[in-house]
Amino acid sequence: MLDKTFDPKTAEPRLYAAWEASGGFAPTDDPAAEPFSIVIPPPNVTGSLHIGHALNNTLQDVLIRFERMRGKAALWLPGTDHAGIATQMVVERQLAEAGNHSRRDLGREDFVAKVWEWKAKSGGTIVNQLKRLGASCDWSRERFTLDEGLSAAVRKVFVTLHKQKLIYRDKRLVNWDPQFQTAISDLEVEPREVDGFYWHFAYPLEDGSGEIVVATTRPETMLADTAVAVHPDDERYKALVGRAVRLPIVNRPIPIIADEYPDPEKGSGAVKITPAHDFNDFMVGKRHNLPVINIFDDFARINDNAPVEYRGLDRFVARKKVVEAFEALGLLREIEKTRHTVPHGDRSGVVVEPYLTDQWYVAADVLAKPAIKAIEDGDTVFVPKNWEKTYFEWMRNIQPWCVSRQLWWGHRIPAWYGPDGKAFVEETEAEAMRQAEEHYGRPTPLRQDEDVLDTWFSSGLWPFSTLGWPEKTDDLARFYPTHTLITGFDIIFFWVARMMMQGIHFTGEVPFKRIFINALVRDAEGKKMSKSKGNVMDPLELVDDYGADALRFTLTAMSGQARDIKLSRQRIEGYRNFGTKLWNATRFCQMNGCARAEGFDPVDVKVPLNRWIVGETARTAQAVTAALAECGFGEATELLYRFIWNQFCDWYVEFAKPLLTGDDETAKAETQATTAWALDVILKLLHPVMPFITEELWAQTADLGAPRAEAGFLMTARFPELASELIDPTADAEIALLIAAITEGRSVRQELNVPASAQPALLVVETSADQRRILTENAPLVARLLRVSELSFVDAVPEGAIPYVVEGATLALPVAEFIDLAAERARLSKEVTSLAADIDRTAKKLGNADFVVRAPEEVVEENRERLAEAQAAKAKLESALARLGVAA
RNA sequence: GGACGUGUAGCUCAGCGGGAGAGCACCUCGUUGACAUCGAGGGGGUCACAGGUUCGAUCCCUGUCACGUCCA
Repeated sequence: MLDKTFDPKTAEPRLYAAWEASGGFAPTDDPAAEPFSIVIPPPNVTGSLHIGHALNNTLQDVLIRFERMRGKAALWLPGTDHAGIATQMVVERQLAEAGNHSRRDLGREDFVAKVWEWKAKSGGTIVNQLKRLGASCDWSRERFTLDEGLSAAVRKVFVTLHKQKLIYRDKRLVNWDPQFQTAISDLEVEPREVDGFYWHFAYPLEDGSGEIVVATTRPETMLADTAVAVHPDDERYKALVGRAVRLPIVNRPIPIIADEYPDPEKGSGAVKITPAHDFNDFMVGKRHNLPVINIFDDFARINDNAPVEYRGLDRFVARKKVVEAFEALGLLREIEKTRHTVPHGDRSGVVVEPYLTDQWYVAADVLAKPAIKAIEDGDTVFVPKNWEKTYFEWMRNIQPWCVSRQLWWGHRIPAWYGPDGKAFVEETEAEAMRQAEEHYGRPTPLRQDEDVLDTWFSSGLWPFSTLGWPEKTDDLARFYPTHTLITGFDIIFFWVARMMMQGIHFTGEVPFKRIFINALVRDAEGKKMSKSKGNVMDPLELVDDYGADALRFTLTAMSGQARDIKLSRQRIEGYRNFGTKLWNATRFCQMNGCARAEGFDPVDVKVPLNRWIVGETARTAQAVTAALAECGFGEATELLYRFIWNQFCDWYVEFAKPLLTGDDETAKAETQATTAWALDVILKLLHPVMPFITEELWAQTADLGAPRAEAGFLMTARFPELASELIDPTADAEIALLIAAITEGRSVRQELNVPASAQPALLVVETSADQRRILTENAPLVARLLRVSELSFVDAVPEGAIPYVVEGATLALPVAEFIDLAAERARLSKEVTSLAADIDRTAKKLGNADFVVRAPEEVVEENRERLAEAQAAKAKLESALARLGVAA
């Protein structure tokens, strides 16, 4: 006998361990099985599971379990990302806390060793957390982006792209993070709106004949100004173009130039030009051949290109000093408050500087072209489709991708430099040495590039590097291209786009056929969860409180596309209750001898009730299968919830009770067998979403009756495929009538406050022959659920009985003694009014010649029926009302 | 400024051309051995607004307003 409730705390770890030990997470090696593969979006090795991961991984697991049960060779390949900056940050912080050396003191080799040490100790956190969710990843294939195999793939890709001239070294402005002293890509820059000032500075004309006022939010950069620009059409300044101002403090003459860039409407219309420290100014500088003067060092402190008194100052200290100097010189014209966007590093949170450095770039525009075409041609589809617009937008305007980082943790760039700075880009140092010897005519010592690659460079190879590429492995042949990628929209650019570009370029095939973009999880107020807001919901805590299945069901149900998910505990609790409901239904079946029958075939079932549930089960199985195949996660959970709770538990089990306890042994046996069959189907259908509780019930019911055709875990059982022939419209109609008769009768009872203990008869007054038969055959059932003593067939509604109309049939409850006549009159009047309104509308519609002519025949017919039915019901209730009037 | 999305019951959301649905919350009733993590019943909505297309619009089109996100 089952316990009263499911205990996730003890069952989940036990079941997961059993699954894992069974080897069932690995794809079947049946060569006939169609491959279905998913690669996990590798979480940062530093990560711990947040609710976004929980959603993303739940959906992947639902899908992979579903396809596995459908008999496919289902591979969910897990792994983690070395996460360059994030990981380096964690270990550096630990070093600082331990109070010893900085990474520079430690030296590169020792520091990297420390990071590996950290990874060995703490890197597995998130993996274990995924297991608590029930993630059925094939852990035997787990990968890490810094694995030797993946590193080889990275080197191969870098070298190949270099030889194809798609990777090159260039000196240009990059986004420089002064905290980490590294370049970062455009995507890693986060614009933040902040309060600031426009300082209006007067620059005196060189000949002393006047001044020109420029406004800036960054006074310190004036130390690197090399021009003042005005718009060529700006009448105010036409005469000044070509002349010069003397840059205060620096005391350097700089030209006044005309360029389209300044907006005459803004400020004074004149702008200072600092090519080394502003992206726009850099372009202006290029157009006018202006000198580029860099005044910062790697820490964004003022360097020796500035006047002595500024050297070594932090940029913000220098800013203050510059403003003070202008004030002292009498050249500060105005300070204007403003709100403006300032670029910040997404990891460091500090203000990022445009900074002139040598970096490695990928010619992303070239790689983007086939990646755009693949989506245009439908080789890969976005679900929901709208996201392709975001993708196109980005891809069609793609900029060169800066891939070098001045970090130590990551894939070291496979470039070696000779004494003259010539670069040898090869997969191994030995090969580089060989090339160098050939080039220089003698063995020459080389120095490897100090930098590492952007983390996304290696994650961009993930779908094929994890399968063994560049080796021609069996896995690669079998599982590439992968089938579905499930990820958040926030990394479409970072990751999805790059996998598309690199995947197509190196394998000639798209990396996945379908990209499902899942929603973003927010708190109950719709706010983005963040630690600083204190509104984070820890998925592990939720698993502790409600069990993994409840959380999974909630996330799956709310995964609605193109929408944010607002998660609340109440909702999770509701789905926990749903699990309990199923648990108890199973318990009921167990108590009532519902055991699998040898050779049971649902098509042979005779009792209408059983035929009905068989049909509903088939309908549900088909609909759930269709939904999951299309990533319709919300739809699938909705179908399951309704079917299991509202059909199976609320009606089927209730209807089955009299049969299960009755004397008709044939009907009883059939009902027991049907129930057991339906329950097995239910467990299978629900398993992808709620794997634990279903697996537990599967095990607990294993010994009930005939052994199952499939031994072993539910996880690897076959997903139901039920034919439409199992649906019997006649049985459906019968049950529908019974349900309506009961529901309406209950409504009458409650509205009129008939005591629950009262057991009147149910009078069947006017019915079709069929309805009469159905009601007769199911009299005990109706009696039980409507709490009436019996069904009796009469010719007219007797005095004091309360009639109600169901599908054209008139039924009545003789409950006059219990009820308040006024309440009954009110009930009937309300009913009549609503029917009258309905009749009015329908009649009007049918009176419209255009409608009758142009609307489809079945819609017109439906309205005719509706009208007739409503008119009949209204007439019956009106006569009841009339009688009531007399009685009163 | 551009792109995308969203405005449906008190709350969270389904539905997306033929009389608006669910869960939660609320009110009433209920200890009939599966389940009170439950059962039964009920109240509650000019489907943001304004036009248009259509026999018919919550659903399609246009515009407006509000909110959100991303990109400049």
